[in-house]
Formats: sequence, C-alpha cells, structure tokens
Amino acid sequence: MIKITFPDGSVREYAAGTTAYQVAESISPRLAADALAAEVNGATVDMGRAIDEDAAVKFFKWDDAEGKHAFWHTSSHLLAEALEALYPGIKFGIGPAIENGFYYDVDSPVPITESDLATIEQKMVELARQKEPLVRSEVSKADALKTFTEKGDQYKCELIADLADGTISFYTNGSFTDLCRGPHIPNTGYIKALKLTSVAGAYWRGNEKNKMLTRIYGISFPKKSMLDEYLAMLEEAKKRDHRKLGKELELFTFSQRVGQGLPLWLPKGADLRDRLERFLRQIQKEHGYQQVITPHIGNIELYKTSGHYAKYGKDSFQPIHTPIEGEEYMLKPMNCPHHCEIYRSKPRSYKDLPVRLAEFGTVYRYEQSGELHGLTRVRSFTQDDAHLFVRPDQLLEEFEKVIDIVLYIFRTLKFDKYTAQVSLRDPNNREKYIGSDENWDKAESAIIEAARNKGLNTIVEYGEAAFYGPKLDFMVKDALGRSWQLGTIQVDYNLPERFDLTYKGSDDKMHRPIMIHRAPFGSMERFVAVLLEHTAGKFPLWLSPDQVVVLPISEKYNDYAAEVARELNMGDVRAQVDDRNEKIGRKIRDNELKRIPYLLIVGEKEAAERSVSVRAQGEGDKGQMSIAEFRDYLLGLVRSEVEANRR
RNA sequence: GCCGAUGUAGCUCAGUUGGCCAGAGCAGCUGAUUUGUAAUCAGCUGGUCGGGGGUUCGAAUCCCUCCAUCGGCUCCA
Repeated sequence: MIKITFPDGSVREYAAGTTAYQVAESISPRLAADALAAEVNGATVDMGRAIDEDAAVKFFKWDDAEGKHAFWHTSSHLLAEALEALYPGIKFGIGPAIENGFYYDVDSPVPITESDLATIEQKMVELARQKEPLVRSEVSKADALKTFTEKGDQYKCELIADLADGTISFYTNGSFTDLCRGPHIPNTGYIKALKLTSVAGAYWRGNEKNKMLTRIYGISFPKKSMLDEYLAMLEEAKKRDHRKLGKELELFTFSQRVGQGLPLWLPKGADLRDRLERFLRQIQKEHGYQQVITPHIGNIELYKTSGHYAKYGKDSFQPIHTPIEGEEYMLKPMNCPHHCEIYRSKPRSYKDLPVRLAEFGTVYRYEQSGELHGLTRVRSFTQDDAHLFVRPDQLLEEFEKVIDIVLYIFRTLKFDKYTAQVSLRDPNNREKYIGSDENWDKAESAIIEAARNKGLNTIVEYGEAAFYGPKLDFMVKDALGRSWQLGTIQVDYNLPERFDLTYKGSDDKMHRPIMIHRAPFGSMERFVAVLLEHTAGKFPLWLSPDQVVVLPISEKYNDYAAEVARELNMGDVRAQVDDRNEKIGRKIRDNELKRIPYLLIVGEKEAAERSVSVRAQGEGDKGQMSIAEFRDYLLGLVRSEVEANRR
C-alpha cells in the first residue's frame, strides 16, 4: 500500500504500483495536481507509465468545468513563464482560466502587441515540451510578501496583502513561481496545442481608476485536433456574425452621419421585425395584455419621481431644454414610468387587476462609445416591454403565465437549450434592498415556485437581484453552443411606491399593487441579432422576409413566373420573381446565397402544365407540383411552425 | 470613457522602403446571349485613399488631431 498525504491534510491509501494517473482518475484534477506535489515532497508514487493523449483528455475530465479549469490555469502559468523569459522586468497581475481558455494580465516594460504573440507562443511550446512539473509549496504570509517585494511585483504584493493571515500556497513551473491557490495539472507536458488569441487592455482589478495592464488571451488543449476544432468553430462563428449577415441580407445598417449605435432598419429587416412583433402581440393578446403607446420623451420630473434620473441620469442622453417654457425633457431611457402613469389614469379596483400594459417601446440610452456592438448594444432600441400590475395573491400565477410566453417563443424559434437564472437578494446585506422582508420573501418564493412548476432548469444566484426586486433571466444557447441572455422577468416593489400606485381591495381599503416588468425578447435589436447568429441567417419559413422566389428559365417565361408569384401572393405566400436575364444556375446560386427558403423553377414544361419545379433551400430539387399544391404545402409548413408549439 | 489595432469604389481586398493619370474581383449600367438546378461573354460607369491640419519638390504611404469600426476593460435601468 502507498499512503499519500495531500496538502489539504487528507490521507488516502492506494495499492502498490498505482500510477499517478490512476490516483488522479480516482479523485479530481485538483487533487491530481496536489498528488504530484506530494510526490515531489518525497512520497512514493510511480509516475512511470506514460499517458497518451486520449488518456490525458479523460484524465482531465475535459467535459467537466473543473478539468478544463485546471488545464487552462496551468496554461496561464506557462504563458507567464514564457513572458518572464522574453521580457525581463515584466510584472504580473492575475492569470486565471476563463470560460474559453485563459489570460494573464501583465505590466511590461516594453509594449506587447499582436505581432509578438507568435514568438511568445513558440516559447510556450518550447517550455511545455520540457514537461515541467507544477510544484506546490507553502509559505507564511510574511515570507510571501517578502518574496514578491524583492522581485518588485507590486501587483502580487497587493493581492497577498488582501489574503487572510496563515499559509499561502505558491506553484512553480520551471523558473516561474506564482502566488496561486491551484489546482493545476501535474506538468506542462500535457499542453499539446495552444494559441494566443488576442491582446487587450484591462484595468488592474477591474477598476477604471487603476492602471491599465496588458491582457494576453490564449487557449490550449491536450490534443492538436481539439485546437483545430475550436478554431474551426471560431471561423463558423465569424461567418454567422450578425453584423456580417445583416449587411449581406440587407436587414439593417449604420450611418456615421446618423450617429453611432443608432441602427437603421432596411426594408427586409423591418419586415422581419414587424413579423416578430405581430407574433408576440398575438400571444400577448391571448394572455390578456392591452397594447398602449407612449411618447419618446418625458418631462424630467417623471424620471425624478421614478428615481431613474438620480441613478441613471448621467448614462442618458442629456435633458432637452425648452427655453420658452423653461422645462426639461429627456429621451425616454425606459417605458416603466410612462406605464405607471397610465395605471394612475383612473382608480383601480382589486377586480381590475391584473392590469397588463404592453408596448413595443423605443428607448434611448447613452452607452459608452467603446461598448457599442452591432445590434446587441446600441443607443436606441425597442423593448418588447410590458408591465403587469398585480395583487400579491396573483403574483405566482402571473409569473407562470409570463414563463409560458417565453417558453412558447423559445419553442417556436427552436432555442432548444436554455437555462433560467433566478436572482435573489444577498442574504447578508438585506438593507440595500427596497421593500419589506415579507414582500421579498413572497416574491422570491413565487419566482422559485413558478420556475419549478414550469420545469425550468434553473440556477440560483444570491446577491444578483435588482435593488427593487428579484428577477428571472433566460439564457439560450445558440447553434454553436454560445450563451446569450434574452428574456427577463422582474418583480418591482419600488415604482408602485414611488408613483403611489393603489387599488381598492375587497376590504374597502387602499392597497399597493406589485409590478412585474417583462420582455421576452429583451429588445428587438438584440433578439434579431441572436436569431441571426443562431440560424446563420436561415430564418424559419414563417419569418423569412422572402419565402419564395420564382425563377423563369428564360425571359420567355417571365410572364408565367409573374403569374405564379401573383397567385402565391394572393394566397398569403411572400413570393418574388427573379426575372434578370441570367442563366438558371446563376439565379439559383444568387438566391440560395440570399437564404431564400423555396425556389420555383419555371420553363416551357411548367408553363404548359401550369406547375412549378420546387427547390428547397439547401436540399435541392424536390420535383414538380401544381401551383395550388405548392401553396397549400407551404402554408401547411408555416402553420405547423407556429401553431404546433402552442402548448 | 480607457488600452490596442484598423479605416483605399456599394461589397471583399491589392497597392513593399513616400515618386508616372490609384488597381482587381463582385455588385451596378449598356450590349450580345434566351439559357433546365450554385457564377455566360464583352464594354462602360464608379474613389477629396475616414475628416482636418502639418512635414516634403512630391503623401494612400511619414507626423499631429478628430471621427468611425474591430478586439478587450469598465458599464448595462
């Protein structure tokens, strides 16, 4: 038997001849790394057997976050070692693993740019080949401080100073020693493939008042083929970038002269958006929502009442002054205050509730220029907003009904993978939230219960609630596995208070309604962006701006093609004719590239038989049908896309 | 806003160290062709080389400044 004492104090026994691989496999990557440290400190673990690459993948349990985390964390130490060798005098900030790879923040005496990455990569490969073990050591806080003070690494000293007294762990690979809690993989030799992806600026400790360090991002894998796959995925993501597709498919554009972050929706984009709005409006109508319309500006007093001016005034477009009357107006940064005033426009009884006010409301926020990004972060956007004013006893049911709408949307648009995040109060810091404990408890349990009743896959985050109420956010995974935050449902105790919203109860006393903010799409802009990247521009049939294009074989059949299109259009199918003087192959190619779902080829034969030859996007020739047959076929598909997901 | 990179025709991009009227493909226009399942051929049009200022005999190329875009940071009601 071999006894291994781990640095965390635990002792485990293994049969004689057990390899480090087996030990690690039996526990976790974290302990695997520590096992190696134990070995270096004199224990007897047989490291004899070489580990092939496939075993290494299994070894680090690549599918679980902990395995990847250890792997990438070690990679960041390898990066630091290479940097120290190449840039004497360089100082280090932090170097963690992230969702996809790792980074290290450094303060270099000479600037490091993208053109230097190849050299650093080479050095890393060279060091990785030496299979340097990650050796753990423990020192007192005072010694730790001394070590880094001597080295002149003020950032590390700052980190150490913040740690609790007691022993502090270091890890060493080759010539590089870092303050680190672990875990790590046993040695750098497992890193078989790596790539430094970018270099960027990042504030020290994430505070914009601090110095900006250079952050070097990278990714690494235990197998070369895994890196290739990852890079291929990035390529695919680039092709699906909504900014690129938006341009290619003529959905939206931006103009410097109009202003940054202000999207211009082109005809096809407006059509798509309108279709999405009608779809949501329909389901909302069925759920008892009432549509309202409010102005794009509001008196500054409105936002002072709501408290938004105090909190977000500086992040808004600055107030508009009207010299004649001396008033101040703001471009509306959110719709809620307007809707509160609509609620107040008449007395409400408990029998009137819930009141559900919906509006596709365009709002304006002065986002920092560096933050703008395609359609996902803009300065003017339209929320698919609604505010529900409910009695406390209605909260649960209303919440569930909103979840139903969100799930219906996800089903219809084929977002099959989603999770829900429940954001609750920080239990240790209850003073910072507005509203009574009793109400919060009710609202929090209502959200949790609603999510459970609807069978949602939820994660609970404490301390993530807004100051005015808890919330439920939906994150979807797109076709490439990337996560996007979409819909949100929030409970609000603040605005009903500030606007003094009331209703008369059955007890003849005045009561305060609870407000629910909700936006299933989030914003039309963001949703279209996510939908574009999810579908790679191949929208479902019911959403496609152009569903069908009729392609005459030659100009002789243009008249028949126009007739086909006319007949389809009268039957509620969106059809166009491509009557350019081009060969049929050319027309097919161009229209496939425009992601048209169905192409109808018509020539002599079809004109004679009053039929069409059908070609489905990406599927090729589907054979001949009569015009009516095709129309019914298509309308059937559209119905099934939308209706089938109702329940 | 901060760090770094980029900005040449509607789109995608060439234009090495400053030097003949700034180029190509696609798109557009004109003509020829009348086509059967992913690019027919030819001709033509189109650019204050992001804006402004400077250095120079001479600037797309070098310097300054502003603007915009991209990758991050910070932020996200």
